Amino acid sequence: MYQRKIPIDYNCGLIVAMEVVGSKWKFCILDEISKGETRPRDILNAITGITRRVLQQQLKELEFHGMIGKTSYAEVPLRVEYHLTETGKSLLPLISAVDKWGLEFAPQLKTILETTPTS
Amino acid sequence: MYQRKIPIDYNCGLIVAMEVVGSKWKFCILDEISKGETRPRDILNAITGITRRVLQQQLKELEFHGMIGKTSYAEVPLRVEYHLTETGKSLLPLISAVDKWGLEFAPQLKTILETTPTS
DNA sequence: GTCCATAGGGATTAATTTATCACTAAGGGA
DNA sequence: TCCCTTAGTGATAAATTAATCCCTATGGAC
Repeated sequence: MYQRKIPIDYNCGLIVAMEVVGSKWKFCILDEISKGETRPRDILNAITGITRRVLQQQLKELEFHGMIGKTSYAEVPLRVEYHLTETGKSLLPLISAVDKWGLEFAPQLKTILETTPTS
Repeated sequence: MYQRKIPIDYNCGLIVAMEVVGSKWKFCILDEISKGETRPRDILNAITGITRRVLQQQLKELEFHGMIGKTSYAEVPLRVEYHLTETGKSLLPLISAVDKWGLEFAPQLKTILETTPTS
């Protein structure tokens, strides 16, 4: 996972939340799982840009933090399915709110970034 | 600011939002400004752990992204005040929701991290 | 002149997160 | 046997974010 060198301030909800969900892909991953993409392969195909390795890592962390659960089937090819835990489900309203905000802000951000040559 | 090498996917609201707000301190900073801490010095004192340099950088980025505005007064010592823009204000509901979630999850996270020796 | 406080920035390094590439394992099919 | 799929991991490099340290500027107080 990575051994933190700087401790977490448990009294700041914002920091705690960031610890669990503040990475490039986790919101997307949880979103896809909630939409029914339960197998790693499917999630991988659903999210453009993510790599297999990173997906694997993030799934592991999400499981470690108790956001998702995992079921393995002794089939061939191997089948594994992930599902949201109750805690994970409690994130869904947040995720959709963030997504909505981001979509509304996207054109504005695009303008800002494009009209600024080298920042 | 930093010249991105990997482009942003403007069609994913989650990624767009993360670009603007997904850093260790930005939520905290916006939160403090909304609570009335308008001067950098005050924000610095209000947030435990942040350094002056990083606060300066984050304020700059938030301003660049249009989340906050800035007013300088020709006084001595120098006085500068930041305020939320309309776009910035539209983030407040999100921030309080994330904060609330984080606070509820904090004890659970603490348990997880403490009962796992070296992950 | 020296020190205070405030705000801002440059240069550099440390910390952290993502990406690349190359493995392993299991069993089916050509 | 060789290749296919799926899932998972180790080692390492690259990208990105945050932290450290030091410098500038302003004008008042001592």
